[in-house]
Amino acid sequence: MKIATFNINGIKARAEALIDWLREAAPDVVLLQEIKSTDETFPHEIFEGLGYFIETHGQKSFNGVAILSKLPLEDVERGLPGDDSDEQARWIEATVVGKRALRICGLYLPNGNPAPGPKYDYKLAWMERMRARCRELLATEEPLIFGGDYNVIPQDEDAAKPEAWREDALALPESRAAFRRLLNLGLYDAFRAREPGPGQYTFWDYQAGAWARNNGIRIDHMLLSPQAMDLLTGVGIDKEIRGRDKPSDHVPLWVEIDA
DNA sequence: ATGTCGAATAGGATTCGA
Repeated sequence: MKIATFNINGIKARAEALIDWLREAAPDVVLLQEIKSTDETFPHEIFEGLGYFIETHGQKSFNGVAILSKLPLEDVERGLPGDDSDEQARWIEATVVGKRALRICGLYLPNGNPAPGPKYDYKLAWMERMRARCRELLATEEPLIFGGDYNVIPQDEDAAKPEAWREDALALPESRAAFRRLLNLGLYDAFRAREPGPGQYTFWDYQAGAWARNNGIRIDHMLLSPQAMDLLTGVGIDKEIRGRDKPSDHVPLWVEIDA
């Protein structure tokens, strides 16, 4: 089963590019971030026509996550537990049953800039809530996948110009420590486990010719539970689509799971 | 000196968020 994550930066602006990529890459499950639409305005028909079931957790203008799946999505949960006052749509979970059941969580972790400040406080608090949810799910000892835009550059080798990110919420020591705390629960950065070494990016800013200069960062991640890692057979970043017309600033990251 | 983009509001340029 091929499971991908892709921050599309607006479903309306990206529908055509997304359709092209879905046809080529043929993922079984896709975690989408920044749909920037409500559940009502998401263009369900287009993707149903391509053979996907769809579950969304949207909001107007900003954020919003969704799951597309060729297999039925069961036990869908929307929103990250732990703060009833949080109105930002950044978390969705569902179970997909292939050869065996996988619990799949799609997430759009807060950017956090400018740091310090309230947005950075929200990011760190959100990461702590995510940790609590990960811990709960890990107790099930089932295969789990936490995929999405983490807005965290885990290590210097995950940026072309690490010095440019020193004061940025994506790379500050507290952000990296919070990401490490997720790993320390017993989760694995599936891409990094299979592809050690620098120069592997999932995001290139629209500004300052970042793509042309390969000034990228690796901020989209798939964290897997031990039981999911046992089933991992491949990983990849579909970098090439960043060079197409009207691209997102992110590209898809995928894992292949024997499930 | 963000060399940019998407969405909302408003009915075109501006603001926000990234």
